[in-house]
Amino acid sequence: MGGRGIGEVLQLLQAEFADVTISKIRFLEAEGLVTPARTASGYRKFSAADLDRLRYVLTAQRDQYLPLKVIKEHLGAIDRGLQPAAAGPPVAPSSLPQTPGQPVPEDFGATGTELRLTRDELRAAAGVPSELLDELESHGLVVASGNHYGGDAIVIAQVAAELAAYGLEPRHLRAFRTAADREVGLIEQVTGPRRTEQTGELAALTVRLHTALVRSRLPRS
Amino acid sequence: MGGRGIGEVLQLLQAEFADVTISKIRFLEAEGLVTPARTASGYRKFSAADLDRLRYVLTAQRDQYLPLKVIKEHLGAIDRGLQPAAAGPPVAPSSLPQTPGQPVPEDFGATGTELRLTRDELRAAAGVPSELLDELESHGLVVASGNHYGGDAIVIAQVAAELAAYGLEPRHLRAFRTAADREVGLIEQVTGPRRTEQTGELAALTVRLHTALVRSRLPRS
DNA sequence: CTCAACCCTCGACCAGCGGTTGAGGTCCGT
DNA sequence: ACGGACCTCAACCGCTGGTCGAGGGTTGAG
Repeated sequence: MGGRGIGEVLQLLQAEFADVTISKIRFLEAEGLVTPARTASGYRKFSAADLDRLRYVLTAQRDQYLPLKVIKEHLGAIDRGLQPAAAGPPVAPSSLPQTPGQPVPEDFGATGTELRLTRDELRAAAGVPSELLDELESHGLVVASGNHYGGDAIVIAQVAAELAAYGLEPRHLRAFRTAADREVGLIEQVTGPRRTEQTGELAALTVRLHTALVRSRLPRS
Repeated sequence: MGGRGIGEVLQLLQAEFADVTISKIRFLEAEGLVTPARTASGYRKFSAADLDRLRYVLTAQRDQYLPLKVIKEHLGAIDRGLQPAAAGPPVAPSSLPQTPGQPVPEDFGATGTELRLTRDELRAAAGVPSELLDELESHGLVVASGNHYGGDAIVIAQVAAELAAYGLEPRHLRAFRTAADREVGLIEQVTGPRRTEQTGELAALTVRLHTALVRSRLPRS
């Protein structure tokens, strides 16, 4: 109930972030990125929320190379109820609503305003040729609902383009679609077909599982 | 069509990037981010493509806080055939940066010293009961090589424990194992069975694809 | 030919970021 | 009352991303 000591926190985080240390956690507090409670005698006590904050910081650092100064601003924005408004890649004059700067890789929370892109906007935002989009659609990797696409389609298209450079074309990626469908199906089995509080949490967990599994099966150096 | 001298380049870029200097441009060359041609007497001559490259670098630095090392990798990726806008007509200076996609979300680089845990260490680190570990092993989600486990097993076990709280038990998770295996199989088809430079890059991409696909298929709020 | 403006290299130096280390001391469970 | 976990504070450190200056060629206008 009372929160965790710094040693325990270290254990928890080290599974996910190899280079975290006690001194780093203390440093992050000194920089104002977390503010754990203290016991009467001065020991830090980390709540679950503090842990989430730490995970946020470590993830942003590792995956987005953001400087602490910027991460701190994002956290501040979150605290104030805003969304981080990550300055994504500069958008061309054909300005769209906003490219989703992916605040946090594993944030599956409901985004208040879901992006709705026309096909042209999607193409421009992802910077991919129209044919690639066609192929992706024909294999069910990108789907339009009505005549617009969600923000995830940008990421999908961009990644597909990068994979194409390795010789992996959309048709090779069908299995990913299947796997994702099954995964979502499993989640819906638990939470029901409507989006609930749990949906995002579960998705974050299963994606984390997936990532760890892939990593664990990769050939070792 | 001789290209521009460094002073001229400076003028052009300073309109857009306040803090660019001659020495910075030279520094970027020294770091291998641009490779301008040289005149017989050694003067640098920047082509339009070199200018685009510089703009790309400066934009990525300013707007996405990317370290030069990462920017260099992105440029390398573009050079290796991914050039939706890179080789196209240099439109607006800011149109370039959107192509390479977001930074790699997960680090799949080879870790110098791979963790080797005994079963007890794993259990302790993940904080899960032994039975869960048994089940995970029997379904192939966690595998020992020899008599030790890798660091990813910690994450796998922890996530499995959290999922169990939602009623998802190891046997429900077999599909994840299969999906991960297939994913790694695909990667190895490209890179061969040994770990190479590309292995990690590719894994990061496929995991990113997977994540985006799941997200895109989750029920909307 | 000469002069100013421009450009070159190379090595030394530097500031800030993101921590690490260690000394010296307190707190807590057994 | 002991060992291990925790505390603070100041000094130190390695890396990144440059800057600066000395010493010296190149170019082009006059």
